[in-house]
Amino acid sequence: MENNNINNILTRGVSEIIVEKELRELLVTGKQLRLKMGFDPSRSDIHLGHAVGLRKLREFQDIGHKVILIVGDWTAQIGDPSGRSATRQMLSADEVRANAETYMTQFFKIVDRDRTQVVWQSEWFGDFNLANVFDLTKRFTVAQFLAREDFAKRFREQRPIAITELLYPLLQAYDSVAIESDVEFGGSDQKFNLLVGRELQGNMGQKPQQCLIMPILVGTDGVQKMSKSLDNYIGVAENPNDMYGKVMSIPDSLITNYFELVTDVNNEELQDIKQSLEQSHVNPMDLKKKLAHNLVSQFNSQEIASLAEKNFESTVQRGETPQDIPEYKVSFHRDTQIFSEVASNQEFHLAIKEGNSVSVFDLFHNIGLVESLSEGKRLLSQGALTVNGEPYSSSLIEIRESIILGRGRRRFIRLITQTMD
RNA sequence: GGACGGGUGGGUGAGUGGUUAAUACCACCAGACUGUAAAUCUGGCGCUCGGAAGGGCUACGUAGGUUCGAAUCCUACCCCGUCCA
Repeated sequence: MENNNINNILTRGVSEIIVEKELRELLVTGKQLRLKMGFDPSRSDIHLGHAVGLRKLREFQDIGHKVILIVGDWTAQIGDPSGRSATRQMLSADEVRANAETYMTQFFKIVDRDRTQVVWQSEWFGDFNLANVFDLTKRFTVAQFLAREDFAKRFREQRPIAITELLYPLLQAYDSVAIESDVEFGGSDQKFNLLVGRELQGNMGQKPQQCLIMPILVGTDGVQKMSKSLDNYIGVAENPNDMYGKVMSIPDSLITNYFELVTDVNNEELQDIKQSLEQSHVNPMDLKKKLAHNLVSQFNSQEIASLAEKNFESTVQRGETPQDIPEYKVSFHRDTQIFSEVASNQEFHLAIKEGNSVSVFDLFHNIGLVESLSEGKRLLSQGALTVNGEPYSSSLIEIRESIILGRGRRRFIRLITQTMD
């Protein structure tokens, strides 16, 4: 039974283990392993792509091991070159702290806080000097680093590689030494970094860590890896309705994959899902609803998941106007004939045109449903602007009472009128 | 330090004096269809004035200049890449 469990932990949602034999041996010694996990406080939101790894950490915690969470306050300043290059601006200490806070709140939705120790990179890099840097850099060669796909590709394509970027894997590797990591977790795009850690540890007289490499979760676009900058992500702290909706928008081809990597459905069930999809025994939409429900309840609760499902059925499947629309309070001054926002800090004034009407474009623009007057005009001519659910086509609108303004199918604002003086 | 090539709209990438608000593709925003899937079709995609026709303004690394007119020519500067040292 115990063995079975370990087998499952080491296979499901795992793409490669280096070195599997050694890791298995470690696991049967009964020693509490130190599981390394690091994050850059340059980003603070955790999405399902990260969840794949965090869930794996949790599984290890559940059999008694301990997570060492490293706040990468130094590496954040370089930026992980994995993937693509980017100009990286320095973050202030306050921003770093705030990001770390947010991150951890989300992190502990998945990982067990009681079996986690949080450390900051500055604890060891804080008083690093040039001699330490030399000591680190002399252990590796340029050729080793150019072997890495990211670098090799950029080098081949004659695109820039900053020297600090070469330092990134080294710093991450040194983290392993600093915390005496037993196992490091990462997506397959992290393989190189994990291996450098392994090598450095061996080099500096420690037992090299084991590397547990997981597949990369594909984003909602169905093509690229899930990432915030590609805007194809599903955040674990997202509004439940949005989360549910985003899950529903993933391509059918990803359904099994998501069930496997980010839910607890057991292996038999997983097989069933796979089969019924292949044999078209089921409408993929129904499976996706199940998936969406599962995910929303994982990060919220059953009840909230059911509400999100109801919301989805009503607003998307039946096209009804949603209930929880952002509200915008306006007051109508009869004497001066202007509208102005009173609830928030923003204030706007709309000129009264003919009768008691104001320009639809001005109105939509001021409440933020369209980005410019030009865009408003375009959308209006395409029938995308709605008032109380009906397409609107006039360029003037008279507001007597509270109404719901819509832009497209998903963006609404409730205008609440308050009559003053 | 030298030689050469390059910097265009969110991305890739055309364009070498007016017909260029700037080809094409991707992304994106809407509409149709629909299962917020895939595929497909349609419209749109700088700001602004106008009901529209049409007009104005801003934009092709930065700053100047030549010209009736510049993304396109000239000068300086900044940035990037390759090669030589």
